[in-house]
Amino acid sequence: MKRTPPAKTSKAPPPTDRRRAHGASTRREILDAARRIAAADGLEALSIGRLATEVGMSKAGLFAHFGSKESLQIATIDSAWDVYRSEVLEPTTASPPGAPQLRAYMEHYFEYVQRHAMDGGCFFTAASSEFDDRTGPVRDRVFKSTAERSAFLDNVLHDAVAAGHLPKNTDVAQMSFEIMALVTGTNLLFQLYKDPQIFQRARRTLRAMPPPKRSSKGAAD
Amino acid sequence: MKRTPPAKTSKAPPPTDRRRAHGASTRREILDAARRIAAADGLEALSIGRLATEVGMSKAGLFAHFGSKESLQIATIDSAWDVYRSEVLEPTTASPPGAPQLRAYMEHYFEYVQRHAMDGGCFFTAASSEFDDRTGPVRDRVFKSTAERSAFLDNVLHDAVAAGHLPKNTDVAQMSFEIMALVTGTNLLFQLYKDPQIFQRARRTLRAMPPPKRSSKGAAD
DNA sequence: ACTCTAATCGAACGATCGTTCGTACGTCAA
DNA sequence: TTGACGTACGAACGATCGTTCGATTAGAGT
Repeated sequence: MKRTPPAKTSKAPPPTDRRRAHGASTRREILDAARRIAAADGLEALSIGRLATEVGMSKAGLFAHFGSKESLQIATIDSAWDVYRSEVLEPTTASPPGAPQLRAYMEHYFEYVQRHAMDGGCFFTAASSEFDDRTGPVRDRVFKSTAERSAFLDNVLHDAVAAGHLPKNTDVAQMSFEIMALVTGTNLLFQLYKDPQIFQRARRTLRAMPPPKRSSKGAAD
Repeated sequence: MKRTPPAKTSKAPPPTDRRRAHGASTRREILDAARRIAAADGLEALSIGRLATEVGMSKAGLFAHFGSKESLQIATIDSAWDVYRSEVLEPTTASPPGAPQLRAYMEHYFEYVQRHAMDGGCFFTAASSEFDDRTGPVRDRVFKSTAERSAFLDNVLHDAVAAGHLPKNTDVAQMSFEIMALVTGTNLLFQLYKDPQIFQRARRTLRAMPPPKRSSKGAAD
C-alpha cells in the first residue's frame, strides 16, 4: 500500500492526511490492514513491524495502540467478526425466517468468501485451522466465533422448522453440522482451487440435502 | 522419543547416543518431529532451531540435511503424504471396490484424524488452509496432495458405479465434492471441538447422502 | 596407514521478532 | 501560560530466525 513518505525533515509542515487521523480512525485503519494480513497469512504471521510498514507508521506508535501482540490479535478477530456480522449475519436476518433465510445465509456467506477470496477467504475458517490445537485467549476468542456461527445457524434451522419449511421432527443439530461442514469444506476447496463452480456444487448439495430426522435410525452405532 | 542406537557394530558404546545414526535414519527422525510440529503449529512455524532442539542436534547439522527451509517444508509434506498413504489410502484399497471401499475410506480417514488429533489432525487440511493464498513450490506441493486425494476418491466412486452400488447416472464429480467437503469440514470441526460425536454425525450424513444424478436439474443457474 | 566422504558441530552473520524507554508534538482544560 | 494527556516517534534490548563457514569427527575404500 502506498503511504505518504515519512517526511523526515523536522520542520516540514505535516499537511498529510495522517497526523490528524487521531485515535479511533488510526486504529480502524490498522485493523483494516491487520484483517487482510491475518486472513491471508495467519494470525501468527501478523507481525507488528510488517503491519506498521503497511499502514505507514512506526512499530512503537502502532504497538502503543494495543499493548501486546496478543491484544492486537484479539482486536483483529473482533474486527473480523464485525465484518462477518455486517456482511453475512445481518443481511441474512433481512430475509424472511425459515427456508428463505437458510438459502440467504448460504448465499451471503459465499459472497463473503468470494469478496475476500484474495485475502484468505473466510477469516474464521482460517483462524480455526491455525489455532485449533493451542490454548490461551486467542484460541478462546476463535472458538467463541465458531460457536456463535453455529448458534446462528441453529436458530435459522429452528425457525425453518417452526415455519413448517422443514419437518417437525428434523434433527436440527445434525442438519446444522451438515451445513457447517458443507460451507467450511466449500470455503477450503474454493480457496485452494479458486473455481467458482464449487459454489454451484454447494448450492446443489443444499438443495438435495434430506432433512435428517430425530431419533430415527442414526442413533445406534 | 527413544533413540534406539543401532549399535550394529561390536564397537564400544559411543559417548553420545547419537553420532552413529547416519544418513537416512537421522533424516527420518527429523521428519517425524517435523510432521508433528508442522501439523500442530503450521509449516511456517516449523523453525529449524526449534526442530533441532527437539531432535537433539545442532541447527547447522540439521540444516545440512535439507539445504533450505523450503526444502525442509517440502520434505515434511512428502513424509506426511507417506503417512497418509499408508494409514488411509492403502488400508482402503484392501476393502472390496465399490460401496465397502467408500465406507472404508471414510473410516480410515477418521481413524487417521483421531490418531493425530493432538498433532493437528489431518495434515493436508491444515496445510491447505495455511498455503492456499501463496505461491511457490510449497503451495504447489500442497495443491498436488489435495488433487491426489480428490482423484483417489473419484476412483473409489467410479468403482462403486461400475459395481452397481451407485446408480449408473451418478454425478461422480459432484458426489466427490460433497464427500471431500464433508470430511474436510468434519476434520476442522473435530479439531476445534474435540468431540468424537462429530464422526458419528459424518457417518450418518454419508449414509443418508442421495447420489447426485448427472445432467439432472442442477446444471442451470 | 592413508585418503576421501558424509555427518555433525560451534560460531557467527544480518534480519526480524515483540517489547521497552525516553522523548516530542498537538490539543484541550485550567 | 501552564500542565496534563493522547499520540506518535527513534533507538535500543534480547531473542530467534534462516543461512554460511570452517573445523572436527567416524567409517569406508584404497
